[in-house]
Amino acid sequence: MSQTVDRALSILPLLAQGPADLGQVAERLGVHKSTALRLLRTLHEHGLVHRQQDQRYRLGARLFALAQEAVENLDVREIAHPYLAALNEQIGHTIHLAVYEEGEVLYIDKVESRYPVRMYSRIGKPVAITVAAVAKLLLADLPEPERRAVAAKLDYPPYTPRSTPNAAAFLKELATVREQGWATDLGGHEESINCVGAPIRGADGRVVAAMSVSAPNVVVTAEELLTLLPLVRRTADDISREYSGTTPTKEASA
Amino acid sequence: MSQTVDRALSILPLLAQGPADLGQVAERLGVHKSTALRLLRTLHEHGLVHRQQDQRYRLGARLFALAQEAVENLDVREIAHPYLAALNEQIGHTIHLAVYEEGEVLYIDKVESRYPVRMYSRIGKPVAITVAAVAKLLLADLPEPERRAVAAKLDYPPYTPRSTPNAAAFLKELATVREQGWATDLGGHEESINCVGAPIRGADGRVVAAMSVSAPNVVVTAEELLTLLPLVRRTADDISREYSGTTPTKEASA
DNA sequence: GTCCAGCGTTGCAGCAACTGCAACGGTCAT
DNA sequence: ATGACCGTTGCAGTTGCTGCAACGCTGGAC
Repeated sequence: MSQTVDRALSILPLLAQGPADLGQVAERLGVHKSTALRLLRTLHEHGLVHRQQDQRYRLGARLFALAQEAVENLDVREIAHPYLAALNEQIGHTIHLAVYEEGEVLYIDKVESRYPVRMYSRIGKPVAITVAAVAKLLLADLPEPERRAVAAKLDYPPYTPRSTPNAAAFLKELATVREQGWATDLGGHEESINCVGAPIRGADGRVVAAMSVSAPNVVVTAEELLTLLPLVRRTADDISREYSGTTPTKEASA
Repeated sequence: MSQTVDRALSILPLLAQGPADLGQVAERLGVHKSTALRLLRTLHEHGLVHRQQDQRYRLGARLFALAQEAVENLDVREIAHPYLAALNEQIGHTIHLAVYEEGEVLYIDKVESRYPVRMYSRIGKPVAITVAAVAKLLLADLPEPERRAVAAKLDYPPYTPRSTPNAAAFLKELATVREQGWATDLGGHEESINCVGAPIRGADGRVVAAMSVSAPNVVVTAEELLTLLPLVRRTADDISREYSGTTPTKEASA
């Protein structure tokens, strides 16, 4: 929409392919050298472009700083909440959002069920890490050594007969979860409660958070809950898209 | 130099601090709303800016992709990483790699005590330039006039009582560092954290990057950390050798 | 040592593109 | 239902961007 800015920004992906000198930039932009020079100078002043000793231009380090700062100020919870609320509006069950931090999995958001029966959980409270669907999702994406280290250090309390019994079983479960891209907890924490969950990913593809839908047996059976899985996964993907800043331009978003 | 582009680029650091709506952007830019809108639209078309559901703007995925590509073009990082990982394996502490660019010192790689972290963790963050060991190493090697200019322009925040107090002290410290070929930060940034660092040099002998090992007092004392210095220097020298020996660059374009 | 070629840089005249205004339509809260 | 607010649009004025042409510098050829 703005010609000048449009041209200037077109320089960035061009330089991303490798360093280029003024003439090359001008040619590939289809503008006069002096025009390219002025654009490059402006980019340079903002640190987005760096000039190396041989006078060629390449992408500048401030790009890192910007990306870094942006990520630090990104709040998954804030972005996810409207989606969670909408999903809750649609299906009615309790919805959780959790993150992994320093060997723990913590709930950071929760939208209560509309039904009278509620499960006990609290925002900020550590999750039952060996059984919860969100915990499986988050741990499944850890780098292999850390995943093993965490799994080895955990206790495996037998909340119910279906609870994860030990580290070996847990790691196997994590492999399955990583493979299929979703997770469940079918009565592993409390006999009568089932959950299905899906991961939320950042721009680099890493799992930054996980969400789950929980419902007691008396309201929906495990099979019925599983029919919600596509919806849950789609919601998680929507959140991922929003979180990572992927722009769905020109594409009909399903 | 180019007003339009200058304004457009000024939006980026503004949005890095957090999402903002059209009115806020226009106000902080000092332009009319319609002008800000056109700039934001252009940034949006290039994917640098993302519009979230509440219509506010934040930085977009393309920026992260560009930052990623830019960091991959820094071949020091690729060469150094295996060495950093190996050293981390051996001594366990956190290891940083940093470069100097345009008056700033930036971390471009980091190996955590426990596991390797990719781009979006801490990397890209500007270093506490007046106290960090890597910053001293990089600035110590600048040509004299530039070194003085940079030192004069810096702030000298008193993070701790041991922080570098002013430009004169800083320049003196840089002279020492240049002389001895290594640097430390003993509680100058955070009371309980010490670092030792060494320079990585290119074929021409100039410092192209710097690495450091950091550890909290509670784990190792400053004296113990200093016993690692020969190891750190040897690693840095190994990296320097490989970096200056290979020289695969400069021919990669077209 | 001289000349030529190539590149980055600068000042300027012309005008294309950007700016800001004012008015419109939508949403939300009162 | 009403009003306030925000994003959006079309337009006239003119700002500031564009491309030209000329200059200085560097490096290579002879």
